[in-house]
Amino acid sequence: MQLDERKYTILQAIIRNYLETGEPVGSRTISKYTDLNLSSATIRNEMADLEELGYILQPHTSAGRIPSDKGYRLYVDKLMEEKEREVEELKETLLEKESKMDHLLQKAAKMLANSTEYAAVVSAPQYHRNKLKFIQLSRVDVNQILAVIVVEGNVIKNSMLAVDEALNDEALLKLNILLNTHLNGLSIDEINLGMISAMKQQAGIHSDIIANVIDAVAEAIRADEDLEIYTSGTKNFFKYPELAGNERASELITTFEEKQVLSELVQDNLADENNTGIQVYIGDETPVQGMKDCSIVTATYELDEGMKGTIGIIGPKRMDYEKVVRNLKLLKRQLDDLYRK
Amino acid sequence: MQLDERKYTILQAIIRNYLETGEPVGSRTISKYTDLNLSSATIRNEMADLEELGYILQPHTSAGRIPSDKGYRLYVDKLMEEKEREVEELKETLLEKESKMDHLLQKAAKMLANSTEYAAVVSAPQYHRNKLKFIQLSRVDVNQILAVIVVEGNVIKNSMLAVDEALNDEALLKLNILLNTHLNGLSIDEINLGMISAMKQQAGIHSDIIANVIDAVAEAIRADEDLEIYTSGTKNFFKYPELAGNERASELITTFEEKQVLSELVQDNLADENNTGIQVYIGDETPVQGMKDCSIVTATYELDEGMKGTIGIIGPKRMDYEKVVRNLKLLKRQLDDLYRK
DNA sequence: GTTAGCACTCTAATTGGTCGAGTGCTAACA
DNA sequence: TGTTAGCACTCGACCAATTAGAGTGCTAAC
Repeated sequence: MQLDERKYTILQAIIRNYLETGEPVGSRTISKYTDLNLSSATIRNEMADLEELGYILQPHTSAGRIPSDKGYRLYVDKLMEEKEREVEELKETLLEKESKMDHLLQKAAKMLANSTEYAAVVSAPQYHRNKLKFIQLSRVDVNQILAVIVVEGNVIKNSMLAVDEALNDEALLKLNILLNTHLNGLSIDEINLGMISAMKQQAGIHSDIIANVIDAVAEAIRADEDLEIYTSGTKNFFKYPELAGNERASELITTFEEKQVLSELVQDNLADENNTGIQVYIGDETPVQGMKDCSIVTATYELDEGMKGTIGIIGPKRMDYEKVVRNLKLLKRQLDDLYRK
Repeated sequence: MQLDERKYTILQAIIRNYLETGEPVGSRTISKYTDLNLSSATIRNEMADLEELGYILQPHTSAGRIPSDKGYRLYVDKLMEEKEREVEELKETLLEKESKMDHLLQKAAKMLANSTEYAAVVSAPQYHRNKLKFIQLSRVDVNQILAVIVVEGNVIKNSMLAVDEALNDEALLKLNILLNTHLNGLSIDEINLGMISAMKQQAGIHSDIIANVIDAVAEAIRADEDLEIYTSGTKNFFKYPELAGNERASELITTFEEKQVLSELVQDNLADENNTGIQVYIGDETPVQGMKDCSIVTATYELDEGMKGTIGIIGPKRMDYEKVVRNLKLLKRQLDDLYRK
């Protein structure tokens, strides 16, 4: 059996209706809803076919039909129309570069959650090809030295080092020169043990400090290991009865609280190289455990060359995909533009 | 009417029982539960008195009694016994100083939530009497300067400054000396406009840089304005039917997500100077909006001289206060000791 | 191919009845 | 005077039966 034009129309009508109401849709509703001018009986026949093909389901014998995951998938891929209507959502702009990145991203998540009425997640951009840009040791105290390490992309890492030995300004200057001449411009792969021991030798009695600094450098470069993730709109889960049950809600909220679980999403999203911009996961397709009853829509933004992050929405499978995609695209554009003016 | 010894005993028995079961307690239960050897009829008379005095409530005519806020308060103040039994909770220790403070505190919150089975909140320590310790400007790039500002307590703030003018090493060194000689050791109140303009004058053509650095300094010193708060165990709200209702849970979770609302708690806790260590808020007493149906127990910890933070537990009014207090004290001690060995 | 009609199914909501826990009150007892 | 036994009463929880309504599948007719 094939999907003809009419079946498409009917499936679309069923899904549209279900997205709005959240109730199973009956044949009579569709008979009136569409302009096909077909009786409910005919629709019933078509519905039986659509069910056989796996696009819709019947929760119980005497109920209407609801879309299956396969049905949603078809809808998202083929049937969904992106209305180019004037958007009223997200009209409040991310006013300006917030002084702190974390504030900016937290605010972005909040906006997304507010305008879509689903839960939102935003990941901080991940830096790739991290190279060392600059190292500076300064004396803060008699026995404390501050190491400042700047990595490509202007990620800054500070580290306090305790020193036992007396260390005069001259020695400190020498160490600074030593470190910068050897390490600047190098990536983590390029800093090898030979280089380190050479530096230690040149540093003489201060080789301990070199070792400590190297540790701090290593940590700074692999700083992206703990990916920062911001969430907002947890309460929106409660707006959709299919997610608001106690066990279900508890599971969702735990997943959302343990933000690191969401990093799967980010990985998945960033891995997809020929990414058209928007990714949709429906039900079981989700890479995140414990969100099998949800749909997730994500997009990638790029703050600066190579600094890519993910924004996403998590909601019920019957989410308003058009609205969500629209909002994600809008926010993505705002973030993309932010540092590129 | 006064509370005599017997009424105390009965009230205590009622509350104990209610804490365990969460069900209204009837007179017959108490008659058997206590070793007073009184019939249920006598208990009923006493209960009527206790109700008249406002210590217990009757949810409906033919149900047992539950403690009122006033009853809980009496219990916490007078009737609760701190058992010095061997504690099995919190036995897993905060292994070591985590490299990052935020990890440490997040972990502390998680431990607290896990061992108590309530929701936990931990605030980062607030620094008081912040004085400037050290400033360092370094050239990172042709047109970028990095300002590193170290404040008493070794809080470090980085700020990237764009510079238009050519700035040679010598000029940079002079600026560094200028800044450090003027500002080191000063608190925010001591840095006045006269001092700033004097420095600007001495900086000559580089006065813009001074202005930028001053801004960064100001921001670093009042960094405690956005108080960092860590939470864990949101899902525990679902374990207690009286909090798990959809509207109630939604409200609680929103409050918990908007962490800043919880700062009221921290303020309240730190403000109390002659704080014996533990503070208990029951029901309406809470300083946090939207948690009127909960009880909150907080404690203050002190990582280092003057670096005070708050740890707390939020749960149903019928929480196990003894266990909560025990766990808070334990964690408090662990945090107190952490940097004091 | 489409439609009207009908019997059938299943859920949700309503109703009525029973059970049991718990109370308040009274009268009797020590 | 304090304590207790007894009893009538209240109220929620639970269960079963009933009803109403929505929706289906199938058949026969157009």
